[in-house]
Amino acid sequence: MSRRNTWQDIREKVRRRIHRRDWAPGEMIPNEIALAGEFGCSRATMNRALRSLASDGLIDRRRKGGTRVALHPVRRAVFEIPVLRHEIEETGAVYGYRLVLREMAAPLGHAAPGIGAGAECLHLVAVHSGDGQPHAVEDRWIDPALPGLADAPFEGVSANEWLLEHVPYTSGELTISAEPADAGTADLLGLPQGTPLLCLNRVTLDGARIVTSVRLSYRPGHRLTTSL
Amino acid sequence: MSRRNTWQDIREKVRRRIHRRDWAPGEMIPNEIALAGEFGCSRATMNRALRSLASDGLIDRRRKGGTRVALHPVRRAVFEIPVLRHEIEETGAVYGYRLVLREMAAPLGHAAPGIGAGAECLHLVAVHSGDGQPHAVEDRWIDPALPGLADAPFEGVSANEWLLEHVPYTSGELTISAEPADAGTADLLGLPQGTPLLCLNRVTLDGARIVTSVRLSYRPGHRLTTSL
DNA sequence: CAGTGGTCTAGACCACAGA
DNA sequence: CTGTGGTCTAGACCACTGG
Repeated sequence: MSRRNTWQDIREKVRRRIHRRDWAPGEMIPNEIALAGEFGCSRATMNRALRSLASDGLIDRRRKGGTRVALHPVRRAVFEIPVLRHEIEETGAVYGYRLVLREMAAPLGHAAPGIGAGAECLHLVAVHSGDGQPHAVEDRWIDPALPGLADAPFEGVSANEWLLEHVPYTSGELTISAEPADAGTADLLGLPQGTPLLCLNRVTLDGARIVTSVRLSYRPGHRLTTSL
Repeated sequence: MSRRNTWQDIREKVRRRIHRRDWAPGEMIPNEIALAGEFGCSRATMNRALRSLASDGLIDRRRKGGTRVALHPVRRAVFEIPVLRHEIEETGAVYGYRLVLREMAAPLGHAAPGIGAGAECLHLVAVHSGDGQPHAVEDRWIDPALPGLADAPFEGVSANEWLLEHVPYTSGELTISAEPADAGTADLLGLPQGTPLLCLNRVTLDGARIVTSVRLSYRPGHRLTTSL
């Protein structure tokens, strides 16, 4: 024997039961203590196994309400969003970064930094490239009140990387969509206007304050992949 | 006081230290026992907090090698991919499903079910709609050897839901991309050909065998969103 | 080999929400 | 009120891997 029951073993046993329909969808399954006894492990181990299944969306758990097999298993997909430079360098290409625009302006969209709608923000547009081929266009708005912003050398270093290093982590939102390339983006990527682009929009908050908002438009053919 | 130190509290304290650069990127941080003492919690709690940070990609952990602040924090984004019917019904709209095509044919793409490249598969095309408005086009290939497939009433029930209920646990791969609407899809969605669409491609495996491969093309404006 | 993280156990208290 | 899951603790053993 390699070891006693690990929580992964227990989890797979439970998973098999669910897929074998020993417990039907929507049906309540025994509580942790009972299952722990049945599987011959401690309640802590049972708990860990069940929490893992719950985070996979396979079961629903509620205090006092017990644990039920999920009626509608929600698939959760985890994507890794690497820093662009690393994403490019991993393909073996030489990374390039070119700042195209740096200005102070009032953001057009609503999901932009600053307090008032009319407040001016730092606006950056840059191109990330691999082996000279444009890979993605970064269109970013930054709260001008950010401390240390004046020292930021956005010419040579991606704003993304500078912010990652200097802005404390808070919360944010990430949105993925397909958009037609606008005139500026199309030009920077060397594409016809209207070309379908995968766009990744990230809003970063520090508390309730929007610190930065960025839209990455990837060149055609770019994909996000994950295993299920 | 509400309670003692929870692992979430501990995790946030550690997170703050990292962002405050008390520990620089790449630097090793004290081991679990030392930290547990410092934060006044048990090693188990410390472990849970650190494991959580590791799964967020903020730190790297290795047995014997210790724990280090990640050089390149990888952002992980978790998206929930609900069943289309629920996605639509949650907006308050009336869900509609219409099967457009059902045939046996040899898949064109390589990521398709069956063994040989030339094997014939069940090919389905369907439209999911909300309040009569097309929401997404489902283009699916299914391994014809799937048990019970003959009984599947794909006319009224989405293949997605039938498969979820009848195909045992599977692994797979999910890819997101932006594609121009092809002629058929554009027609079904009532759009001009070439319109940028968010496409979600899922290949489902049972062991090493491809069971089904599906491409969902969402109507323009559809977004995937997650909090960070 | 030895230090570090990974996990298990047994017992305990707590928070939440269903009855 | 009461049952269920969520979590904490203290102690232990184990697995991996760097030195």
